[in-house]
Amino acid sequence: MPELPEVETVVRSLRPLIEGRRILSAEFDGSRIFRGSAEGAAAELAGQRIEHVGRMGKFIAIRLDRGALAVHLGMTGRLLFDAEPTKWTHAVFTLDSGTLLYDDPRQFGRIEYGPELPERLLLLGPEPLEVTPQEFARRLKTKRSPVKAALLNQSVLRGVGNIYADEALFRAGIRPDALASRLGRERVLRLHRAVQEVLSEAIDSRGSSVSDYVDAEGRKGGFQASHRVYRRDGQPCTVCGSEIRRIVLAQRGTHFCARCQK
DNA sequence: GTTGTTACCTGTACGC
DNA sequence: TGCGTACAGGTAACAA
Repeated sequence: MPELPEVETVVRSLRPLIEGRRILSAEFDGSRIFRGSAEGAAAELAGQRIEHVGRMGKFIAIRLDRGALAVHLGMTGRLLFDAEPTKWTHAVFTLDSGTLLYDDPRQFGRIEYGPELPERLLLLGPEPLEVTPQEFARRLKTKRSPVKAALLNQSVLRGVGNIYADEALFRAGIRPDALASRLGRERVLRLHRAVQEVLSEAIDSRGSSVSDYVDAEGRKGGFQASHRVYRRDGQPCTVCGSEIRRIVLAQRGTHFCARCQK
């Protein structure tokens, strides 16, 4: 499931392959992946040059010379360069050199096209790797929800998903069901540091391949081997040896060590 | 205004 | 072997 480190890895692998290329044609199937008029978008996309490939939280932001594409990989979305189409290929961008495919079995992903990036992307919270401890603390202070729900809330912080929320809370020694607004200053600072650490390490490992995530060239990530709590329920805690527990919080499987996390 | 819940999706794992 | 069922979870829409 692509979160910030996985999307960042896709963007980094995509950038040298497609930046500067021109879109010759774009085709979309009739699935729910594409928002808006696929035919209109395909007509407008033809002939445009790809100026820049960037990331906003979990969104891939592709700036063109006369418009912008926003791609969200959802749970199982893949942007693949020069790959063979599958029965789950929902979009094909033929470039002047190479082909870009969008594959997505579960169809939780989205592709949007417009003259600018969608406005709601601009309303997302700050980038976790750039947010200051003060701003992070201010945002958590206003949330009367469990801290894990606050971390998953993209208007609080953009890019953290289920894996890295669990891993960051473990590193910070904070229970996922602790109330965000009640966290003391020291704990908030620890969490801020933990979020940045775990995301940076995951980017260095090219993301986590838990189910089927791969980058634009089909390569898996390696950070799943470094998970300390995520999907390790029943196994011993790497720090204290007690059993990692699993609960459901914010409708998500949530993994933590009851002894290390208070 | 804020928080919580549900629908959308299908491949995979598991039990019988 | 084959079938049914639970589970995975990001976002949007809706309910409380």
